Amino acid sequence: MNDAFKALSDPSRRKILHLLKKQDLSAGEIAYHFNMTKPSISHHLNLLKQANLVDAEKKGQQIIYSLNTSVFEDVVTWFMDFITKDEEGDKR
Amino acid sequence: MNDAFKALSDPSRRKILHLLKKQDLSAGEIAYHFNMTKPSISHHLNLLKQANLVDAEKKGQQIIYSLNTSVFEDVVTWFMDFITKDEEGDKR
DNA sequence: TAGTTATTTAGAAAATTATCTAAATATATA
DNA sequence: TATATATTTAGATAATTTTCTAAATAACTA
Repeated sequence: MNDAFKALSDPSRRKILHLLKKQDLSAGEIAYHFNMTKPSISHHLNLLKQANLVDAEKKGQQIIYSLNTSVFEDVVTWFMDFITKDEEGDKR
Repeated sequence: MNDAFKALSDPSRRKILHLLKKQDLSAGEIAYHFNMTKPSISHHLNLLKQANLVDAEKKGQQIIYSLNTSVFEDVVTWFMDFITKDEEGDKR
């Protein structure tokens, strides 16, 4: 899960996730939303992919990126652990 | 919230949060759990404090650190946004 | 097949972050 | 007041991350 935290620490990558929440997008369509070169975006997409926060599927000439929410669920569980109060008798 | 994501991206800082979940601790007690100098730990504590993930209170010679869960809640909300399915008629 | 489009890979430069040692500050105590 | 303890600040170095340009790969299209 360290990869996920690392991946989430960058604002551009979080913006990519927000874009993908609305709809699946090709690498080029994602890059269009940023003031950054395509190789830089490609690098960010790669980190998101390695963290299992997005999936990539080749479709003809394009690569379509989509959200993968499974790791999001793991991370939420991690956070809930902090918010949740310990019950009496649940000392560890 | 960017500070929080940045702060959470480091494993040592996440370990500090875990220690503080169990009980409040002084800077020295926290440092004791790491193979790292006290100034380095102090730096990490400072980032956590700036992100409002921990609170610090001076008590005599020591500084006692404790969890501040308010930002955790914000971050969980952020994540829930990705996991939660859009309802029909909730198009945005 | 040659040219065009979409995307990635390679390698370097710039920016940021983590860590260290040494010194400073603040509090407690003999 | 002098000394010891707890922690931070300052400043330097090392490591990591972000971003770029140039080149490579892969898939379409005339």
